[in-house]
Amino acid sequence: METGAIPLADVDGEFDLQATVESGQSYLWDRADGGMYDELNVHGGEEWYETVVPPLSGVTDERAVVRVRQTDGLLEWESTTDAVPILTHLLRLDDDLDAILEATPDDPLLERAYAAYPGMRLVRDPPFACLVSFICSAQMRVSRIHGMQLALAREFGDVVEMDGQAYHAFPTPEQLAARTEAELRELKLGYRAPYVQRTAEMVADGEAHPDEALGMAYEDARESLTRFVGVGDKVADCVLLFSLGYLEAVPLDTWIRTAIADYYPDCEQGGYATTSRAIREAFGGDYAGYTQTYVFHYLRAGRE
DNA sequence: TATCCAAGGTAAGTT
DNA sequence: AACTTACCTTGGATA
Repeated sequence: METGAIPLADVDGEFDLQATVESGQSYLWDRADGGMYDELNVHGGEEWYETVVPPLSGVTDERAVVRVRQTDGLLEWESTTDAVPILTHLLRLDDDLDAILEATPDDPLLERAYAAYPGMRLVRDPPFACLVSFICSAQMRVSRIHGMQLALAREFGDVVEMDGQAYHAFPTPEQLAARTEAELRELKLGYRAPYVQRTAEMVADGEAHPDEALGMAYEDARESLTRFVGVGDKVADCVLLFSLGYLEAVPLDTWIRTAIADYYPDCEQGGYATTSRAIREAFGGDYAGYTQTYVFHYLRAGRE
């Protein structure tokens, strides 16, 4: 096991581990004390969070176990390999958060949302796991989406050991494609079960891969992702924003649609694409996805 | 304790 | 292209 610490003084802008990992963007981390989504802002990120990272091109050649916690000014980590490039990638420590805030429009709601969780960053989840996570997110509560991903890893993923402890990797496309719809329904995926199975099959067979969207113009990339079963415009936007680095993507979920109705009625157009373009401008254009995630977390976790 | 309802939507069928 | 409807499951609200 390797250990280390990233001084947060080296990061451009603030960082809040708990807000980043428990804000409903990533469902691939688990809190070691089992208290995910409880008592937000009580532990402040000091608990250990852990995940198993698949090989990521340009980041890590092999699968790695990563544990991390935030303690005054440091991001402490334990891993099977050097976790600095991995954490920098997954938690977007390379973003200049101050510059992003600077580029955000002056607007009462947006200022309240950004002020509520200073240091919250977007994530860069591994693409396939992100795709599955958000297929599972349809009409689901945040805590249950998380539970589904843990169950998929526990039942169908490889066991990886570090320091005598067993961790469960998220299943590969092949591992999920090999399961039946009934097996996935046993994990309480409900009507999402065939979506996950068929999408995994598409990736395993080489018919399509979420990475293929990379490099495409934003709206073409969104359209491309909707080829997967169970993926409409909203889920496609989530994958673009939380995995593929399209920071202009604004997933139109129930909370954002409510915010549009309450605060930006002029942005309420007919279809998804038109409304999306309008709210993207109101949320700051190139970094609109950052704003979306702050507003989502502020409205949902604040319950008002 | 029983019932009801909505949860980070999508696919398939109509008009 | 816009509008309906069905869809699994369950934690929390309401009676």
